[in-house]
Parts: sequence; C-alpha cells; structure tokens
Amino acid sequence: MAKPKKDAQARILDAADAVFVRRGTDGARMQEIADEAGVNKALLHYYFRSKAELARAVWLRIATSFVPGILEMMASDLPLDEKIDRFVDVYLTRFARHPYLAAYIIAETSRHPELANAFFSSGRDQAARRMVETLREQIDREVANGRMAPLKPEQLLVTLAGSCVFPFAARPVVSAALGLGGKTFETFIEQRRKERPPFLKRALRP
Amino acid sequence: MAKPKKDAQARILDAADAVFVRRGTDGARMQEIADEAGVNKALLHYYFRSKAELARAVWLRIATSFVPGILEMMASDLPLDEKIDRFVDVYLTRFARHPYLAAYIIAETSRHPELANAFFSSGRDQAARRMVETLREQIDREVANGRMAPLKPEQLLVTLAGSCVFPFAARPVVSAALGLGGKTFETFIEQRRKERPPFLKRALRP
DNA sequence: GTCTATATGTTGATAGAC
DNA sequence: GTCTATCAACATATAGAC
Repeated sequence: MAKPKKDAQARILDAADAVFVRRGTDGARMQEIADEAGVNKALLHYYFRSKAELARAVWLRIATSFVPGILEMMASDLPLDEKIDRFVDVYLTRFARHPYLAAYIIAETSRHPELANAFFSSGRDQAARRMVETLREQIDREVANGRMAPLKPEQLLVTLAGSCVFPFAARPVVSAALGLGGKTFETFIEQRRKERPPFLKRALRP
Repeated sequence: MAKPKKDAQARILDAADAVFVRRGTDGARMQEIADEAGVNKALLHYYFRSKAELARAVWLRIATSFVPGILEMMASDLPLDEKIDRFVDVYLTRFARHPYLAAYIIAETSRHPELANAFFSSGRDQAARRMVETLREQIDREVANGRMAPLKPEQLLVTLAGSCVFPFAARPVVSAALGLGGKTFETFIEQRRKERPPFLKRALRP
C-alpha cells in the first residue's frame, strides 16, 4: 500500500480502545476519541453508528484477543508446573504493557455482567470446559501419586489469574499501601514474576 | 428519638453510597440517588454542594471504614498463621456482603489514583508501615528458624489481598469461565474460605 | 428543610456542504 | 469520506415558593 497511515476506521478503533480503556465507557467522550484519532467527531458516527456500538466494537476486540491463546495452553498436556510458569509470565507481561486494562475489564463486567460472555463464546466456552477438565485430571493424577495436595481446578485457576491481575487492577491502592513509586512498582512486578511460580508450586505440594 | 427514620442527610449519603458503588461515579445519576433516598434532587445539592462533593463524601466514608481494623490486626504480634486466617475470613465475608464494592474501588482508583491515599492517610500511613515491618520481622524470624521460605512481606500482602478481592472483583468473568450460576458462586466462595488458609500456609513452608 | 420550576452546560447524534 | 454547524436530550445545578 502506498498509504503509510492506517485508514480512518482503524485509527478510530484504536483511539476508542485507548480512551474507553483509560476512562471507562461512561467516562469516555466521543470528542476525546476523535481528537486521539485525528478526525472529526462526526466521522465516528459515520463508521460506528453510536457510542454504544463503538464501545461494543472495542470490547469485542479485547475479549476475543484476550483469552484464546491461554485457554488452549492451559488445556494442553503440558505439565502443571510449566503451565504455571507460562501463565504467570504471559499475563504479567501483558498487563504491564496495558496499565488500565485490568481495571477496565473489571469495571465494565461489574456493571454489565453479560459482557463477560464475550470472553467465552463461539467455541471458547468449550475450550474453557476442556481446560478445567484437563486440569482436574492432571491434579487428580498428581494427588493419587502423593505429589500434590487435593485442590479444585477452579480454585487454582482463580488463584492463578488473581495473582497476575490483582496487582495491576489495584495498583494505586497497592502502591499507596506499600509506599511504591512508579519505578518501584515495576521492580515489585519483576520480583513477583520470579517469586510467583515457586510460591504457587510450594502451595501445591502435599 | 421520636423520628423513626434517619434524617434526610443520612439517607442521602446511604443512597449515594449504594448508587455510586453500583454504577460508578461517572455512571451514577443524581436523580437515582434522590429516588433511592426518597427526597428531591435539589436536596442533594442543599446538603452536598455538588455531585463531585457527594461522591467524595461517599469515598471517604468507605475508605476510612475499610482499612483501619485490618491494619492493626496485621501489625499486631499475632502469629502469622492466625493473621492469614483472620484476613481471609474478614475480607471474604465483607465482599460477599457488598457485591459491587471491589470493582468500585478498583475502577475509581484506576481513574483517579490519588483517591487511594484516602485509605492510608491521617495516621494510617504509619500503621501501614508498621504492618509491613512487623510482618517482615515475623517472616525473617521464621525463615531463620527454617520454618518458612524467604518471602517479601509486600508480596505476601498483595497475595493475601488478591486472594480475597479478585474473585469478587472479577466475578462475572470468573462465573463465565467456570460456568457458575449465582448459587454456585456462593458455594465457590465458601469453598475458598476453607481452602485458602491451608493453601497459603503450604506456600509459606520452606 | 424540602419542594417545583428553570437555568446552564455538556454530549451524543444528525444535516448538509464539500 | 470527511468536514462544519447545529440540534436535541440529558444531567447538574440554582432560584425561589412554601
């Protein structure tokens, strides 16, 4: 293509992503999105009929890009230890790059719970079930061999997710509680990246 | 008092609390607060000058009622095991009773990080530091005696908080991922209440 | 203190020129 | 497709009666 910049529609979607995630759907302003996209407000309505639909487009893009990879990794036959390593690494990296993402997902789904379905629809719901069952089998096997304490896969999954998501979602509170500055918080996360897998694996021992 | 109901100002504050927490500050409407308080919109401005100030009053009440008790418990000389038991029990109970609270705190502080200071101001910042230092000493002592794996108190605290907060903050996503209905989610939490302390204590072993 | 009525300002959305 | 100008709908806030 001779055109170097993305076309207007793509720029608008990217800008909307940034603004909606940063401000929340209610707090976001069409004007700010237009400014960030370098176009006029009217153009937002030309490509995406309304604010609600633009918000929906942003949400779908995030939801569909968020879960799939992890689902199949967690449903694979990799050893449990390896799954923990990868899960922690992938999500800590991801949220470190998108500071507002965790809080955005939590805030939006809290007020519109049905939005959470977008994460696990069109086939991904099956993948989620497979993930849980695979984990259950892996755990049961380890428990039978006396190498692991009994544990529901659901609890493990929530623990795993929470370990990675919470520090970012609650970053301001965590920083205030522990007296962390911007740079210190990054250090805290890198520390966590190293400590978390061993910590979790110790908890799994019988 | 002959008057059975609370006075208007208190009713307004309670109503504002409910609405702001449920809808978020941006999504909340003064009309809905007035309705829920059983008064007219104009009265909200009579007692609290503006929406921003009303939101601030709600935030301060929540922030100051949220942390103090736990801070001193965690800074006390109770054994580590006991602290874990109490922390988990207190916060799981608390969030179970206020379904929107976790997401509200996360959403508001994410967009206005300075709000997090309200949790740790006027003396509570010192209490927070004392808590961290007390934990550090307790941990170091256990580590020296070979009864515990090395661990930063900051990491322990975030893990502890995340263990309790995350399931509620991300409830819709968790429910969708695991296929939990309303009642099943409660079961999940009660299961967590029992499993979490042993899980964490296993992770602390050397 | 509490209400009704109204003013003021903002924002999402549209009309229409180019 | 993209812009300028404008509308219509709310939402916050105030004035003033009771």
